[in-house]
Amino acid sequence: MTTLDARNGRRLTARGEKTRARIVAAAADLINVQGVGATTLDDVILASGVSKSQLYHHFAGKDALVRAVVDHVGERIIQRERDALGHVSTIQGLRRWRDALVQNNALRHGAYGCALGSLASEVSDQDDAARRAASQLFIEWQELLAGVLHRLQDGGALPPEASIDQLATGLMGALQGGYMLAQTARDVTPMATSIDMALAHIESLHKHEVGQRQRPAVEQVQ
Amino acid sequence: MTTLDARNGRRLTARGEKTRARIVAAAADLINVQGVGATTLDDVILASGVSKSQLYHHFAGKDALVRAVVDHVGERIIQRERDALGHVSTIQGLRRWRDALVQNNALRHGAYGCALGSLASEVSDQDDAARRAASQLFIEWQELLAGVLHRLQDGGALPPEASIDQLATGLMGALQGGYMLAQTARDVTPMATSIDMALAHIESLHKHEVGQRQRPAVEQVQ
DNA sequence: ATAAAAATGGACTTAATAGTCCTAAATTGT
DNA sequence: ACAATTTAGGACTATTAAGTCCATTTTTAT
Repeated sequence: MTTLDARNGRRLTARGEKTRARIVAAAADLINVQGVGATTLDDVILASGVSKSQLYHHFAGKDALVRAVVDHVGERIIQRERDALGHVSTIQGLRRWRDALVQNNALRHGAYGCALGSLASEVSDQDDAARRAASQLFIEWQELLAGVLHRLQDGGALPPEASIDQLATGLMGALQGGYMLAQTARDVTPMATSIDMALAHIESLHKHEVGQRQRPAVEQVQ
Repeated sequence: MTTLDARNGRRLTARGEKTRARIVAAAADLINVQGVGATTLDDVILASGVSKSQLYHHFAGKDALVRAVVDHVGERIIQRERDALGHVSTIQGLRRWRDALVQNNALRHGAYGCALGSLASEVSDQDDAARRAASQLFIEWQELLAGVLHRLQDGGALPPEASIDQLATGLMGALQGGYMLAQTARDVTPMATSIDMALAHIESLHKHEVGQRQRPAVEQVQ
């Protein structure tokens, strides 16, 4: 049984797909730890236990492999976040989500940062296709956050006039900035603090809304 | 007249220092645009108009040069931010600071991100000395932000119990995360939105403190 | 079962990049 | 002014990494 490879229209057997996946997974791990620039194809070959011609059979070159790694890392994160956020509809749930991310990052003392963020930062000014893919993945991720915020709004925990998309962008920014500061400091604290500020802001929109709305929201000049 | 080179205790004449500075400046520019991994020493030689032996005379190797670039980039940013933030003591002043950063980043459509942030992200898991230097620079930068927040507090724009350091960390996180998202999206919007959320939070601490909850803290930007 | 197609292994080639070395020129302090 | 020292120039080497090629094995579809 063969299945069509989405990427280049070639047919791949189950075995071929498995090999391809093994290459991408190994490359993703190496790149997460070492970065794109410091990861050689020989590293990937060694780590995946695959030969060079196999690698070049599945990928046109290093760039193509890196693009596949972006997709792979993105899929993993989106799946993880869908599981973690898909049914969250309370501030408490959002705080538990934060706790899980912080705790997980604490295990490595902040090292490697966000798998998608670090990769995006390194690749964005080098490879436009990879940059676009990463950008799209951030959008998907942010949509999951926006979903939570919408449910908060529906449950009355956020005022109807709150701009969900902007809050989601702000939360993602705090998350990514926090990851980066934690990576540089080798200490999760700034990540925790950064997310907490975003969550405190989101929470505060509720607290000051309850009961008293004497005046409509005033537009602030940007 | 000779002056002691701080780095390795060797004496450098004025001419030597100029050459060294020229190398670092050229390397910093290239690295900002291309990243560390994609910048070769031949690139640096070409851009600085200096010979290879000069480069190796001043720096032990690529790692040493990168470390010098981290210092250089950091000094530039700290100086810029000291000028921009040193006397800011109002929310309006903080907003003007935000406007300048956003506008400046808009000129390149977000490309290259934060000169220090991108560098730190790429280097942090490879070179511990460079990581520490970058980490220290972020601390200095954050202290400038904390200085502003302290002045806000002294002026009554922030409540006495506000945790200045945490607010400064959150603001820095929002700034860095915003830079990164803007770099990936090639669009400043997420950077503006991210910082605005942090500023809205800081601002909201005041409004709800003085007893007059006239308007909900809704940020209306982008 | 078997021919055609796909997948694999790994040696080989080429290009690039980091780093070395030696000669020449310029600068400095006395 | 001049000897000592520093700075500059650039060819050369070694290494590393990307990418190619082809013979062999495995899988697939009939």
